[in-house]
Amino acid sequence: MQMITEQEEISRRLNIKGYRLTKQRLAVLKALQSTKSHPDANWIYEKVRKEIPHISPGTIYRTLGVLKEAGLLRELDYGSSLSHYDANTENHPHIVCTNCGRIDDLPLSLPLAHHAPGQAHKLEEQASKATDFLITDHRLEFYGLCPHCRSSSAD
Amino acid sequence: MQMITEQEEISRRLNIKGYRLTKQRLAVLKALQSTKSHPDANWIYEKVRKEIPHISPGTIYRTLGVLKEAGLLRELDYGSSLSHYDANTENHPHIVCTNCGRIDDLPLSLPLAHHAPGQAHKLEEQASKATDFLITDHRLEFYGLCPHCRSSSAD
DNA sequence: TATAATATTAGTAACGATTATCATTATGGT
DNA sequence: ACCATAATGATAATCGTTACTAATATTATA
Repeated sequence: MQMITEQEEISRRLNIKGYRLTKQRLAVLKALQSTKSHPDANWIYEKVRKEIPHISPGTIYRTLGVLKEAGLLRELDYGSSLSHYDANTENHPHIVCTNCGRIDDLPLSLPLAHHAPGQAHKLEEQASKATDFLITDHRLEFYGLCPHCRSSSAD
Repeated sequence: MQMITEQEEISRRLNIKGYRLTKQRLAVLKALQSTKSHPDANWIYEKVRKEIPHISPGTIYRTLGVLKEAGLLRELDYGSSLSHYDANTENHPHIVCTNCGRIDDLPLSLPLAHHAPGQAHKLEEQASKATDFLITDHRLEFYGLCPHCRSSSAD
């Protein structure tokens, strides 16, 4: 029975993608694992800086990208960072094309009735029971390839 | 029986917040209403520019903010525009504090079982039936005030 | 309808998060 | 230890968005 350390496992995951394990990458991952707060890049930068004072913000961003590709973390702001606008002010789910940025409404079928416009309040009420936050809004988005990008990415 | 035009209704909604109806604001709203594509600010800028050539990007952004406050449109990128990172790579819902930016996991109770980690695939499968997109991921987020901001905003 | 008070605009500069560049340094395989 | 290659740090560039300001438009009031 063969034991591998956590660090070896991280190294393995990086190697699969052709990346190397460096002390900067390990420090960034540890910093992220040390909190449940889902921090942003700057928080991680400040945290890691205590250990590696000369690390640069660029390295943080590069590292977060690498760790993401290796499946070691998840980024909570997908796709383009621009805001998009909708003249329909009722809360309803969207589907976002990760290739071309197109955003459609999700036509609602039965299994998603929870998320139908008008039911928004009900869903938030349910979520309220699970947290001490005062919930005022929510957002459900699906990501994938739109019909166009789906066929043209078949190359 | 008293009829009011759509434009009067828009004006009324703006006035409630102390805003005036200008041709720029009307043009931005019309541009947004003319499409189902949930465009970004630049798309709207290019569209409105055909009608009001000297309009500036700043006006677009200011106007979108005003229309949002008046409840005439919805912005699809809430809170800070920075990315946040999570060492838990399994898809799970979050609650975001709109005041301080804190992000917590949503502790799952029964009514939200659809969204429990491990069930992600099932939810995406259901959504797939309602669209021609090839769905690969999704995201459910709740917004509100965290316990701390909730009590300190009681002033 | 003039006038005054205030809101809005266009144009431009500033900002801030993120990316790109590139010379130097670190890493892993031989 | 040596070599090929990947990664880093420092800095400059990018780009969406905001802030600033003088000029203009709108609304309320006389």
